[in-house]
Amino acid sequence: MNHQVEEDSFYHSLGEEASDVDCLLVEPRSDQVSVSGVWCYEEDNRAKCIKTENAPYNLGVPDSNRNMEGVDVTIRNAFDVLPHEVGVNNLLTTNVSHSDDYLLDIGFDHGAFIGYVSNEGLHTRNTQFPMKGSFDVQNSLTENILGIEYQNYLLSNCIFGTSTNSSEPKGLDRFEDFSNSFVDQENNNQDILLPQFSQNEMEVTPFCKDGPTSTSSVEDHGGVGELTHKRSRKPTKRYIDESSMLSLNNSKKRREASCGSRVKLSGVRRVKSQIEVKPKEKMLPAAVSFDKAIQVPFSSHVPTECQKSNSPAKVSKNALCISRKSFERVQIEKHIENYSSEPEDDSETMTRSVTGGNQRKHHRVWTVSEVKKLLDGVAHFGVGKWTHIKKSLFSSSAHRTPVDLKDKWRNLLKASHALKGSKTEDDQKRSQSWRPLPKSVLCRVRELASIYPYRQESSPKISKSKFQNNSSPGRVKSPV
DNA sequence: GTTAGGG
DNA sequence: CCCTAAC
Repeated sequence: MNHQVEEDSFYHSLGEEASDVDCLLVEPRSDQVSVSGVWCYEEDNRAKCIKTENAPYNLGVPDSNRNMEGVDVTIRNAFDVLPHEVGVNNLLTTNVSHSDDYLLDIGFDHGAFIGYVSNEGLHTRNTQFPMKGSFDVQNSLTENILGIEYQNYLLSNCIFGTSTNSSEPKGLDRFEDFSNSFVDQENNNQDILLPQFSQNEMEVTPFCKDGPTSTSSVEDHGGVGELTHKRSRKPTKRYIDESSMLSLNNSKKRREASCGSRVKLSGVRRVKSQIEVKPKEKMLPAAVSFDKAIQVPFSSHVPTECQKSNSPAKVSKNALCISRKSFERVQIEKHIENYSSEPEDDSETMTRSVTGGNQRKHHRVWTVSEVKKLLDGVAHFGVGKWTHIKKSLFSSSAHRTPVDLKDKWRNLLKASHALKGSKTEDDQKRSQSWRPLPKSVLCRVRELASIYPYRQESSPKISKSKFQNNSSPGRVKSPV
């Protein structure tokens, strides 16, 4: 078959399939993987390699736009380079997979760049090249086409950085696909110079025009010395920065998505570790992050299979169940309290309290005795000394943390203010209905709040004498 | 580690 | 009760 005919059809197909070369310079996107490819000319065809060395410059350009030399003037001007080194390394173009961190989405469809030839038949598709050995591409066409930055980008991150040992399993499937696509065309297109891949050895061997057999090896190739020269180049600072920014943006988006999907229900919570941004760590897939970021209901009231369900609908359903059962538990606890004025905190009043893992802590209704203890602690140590109060008065209550004490004190303040604000007895009655606290307790709260500074700078020993020593009030939380 | 404050 | 910033 005439080589020139093949070349023309090749160009023609590219003109149909390939996109504008400007797309090569767009910013990468994370959701696609772009590829490029390597085509090697056999040494016997070195002359033809030189003859067609300008092929990549005609990508996406109709034949009419090419000049006598077959070089597209437009593209050449665009890159302002000359393909002087084409063919030296038998490297026509590159087509290599990228890691996710360095995705180069050039906005192509399948068979982008040089990768697709219809009819007569090259099909490179979006294929990863699990290459054995590295290519010396310093003089390759890549530099001429895309410039130093893009070359560094490709070199350092994907193409030739793939070492001999790194046989990524991820690329095997595509490799097989790729290889088959070539084999299919092998018999019909022996004039076309194709790379041959040995899947077992993960190596790229040139496809010989005259003897296109799978037995051709790298050693048969004249330019093997150049081809097998390894290159390892570190990513440029620019791409490190860009990739880090990309990761941060992705993580930020994931976090926002997670927060957006977060179901704000009392019975569910999100997993803290999944929310924290850890740029240095390998980011989890978005799906995993999404699943773990959803608040899951605490388990004691929920069947096990329901706990593992992460869909928002199921969470809501569980939350309803939780609310109802929490209400029941509250009723039980109130019932117990009627018989025991001091339901000791350590003995679990709920039979179904299982706290562990990432489950939300059980809601424990504050009993009047607990409130009184808290008030005593506040009177003794002062407001804000929650750890002291906890250690001295709530040491036996494992479920009352200093934060709980603080929160309860805050709620008591609100309750006292509400009681103070409600003038009529009807209001007080209504407030009492949902604030089952004795009025005396609330009055004491108000009193303490007006007396003790909220944050004592000095030693809490100062307020050892209750209700009097307010000589150094410091910052007093005004009771309003 | 503790606390305050928003949720 | 959780979460987080501030201390």
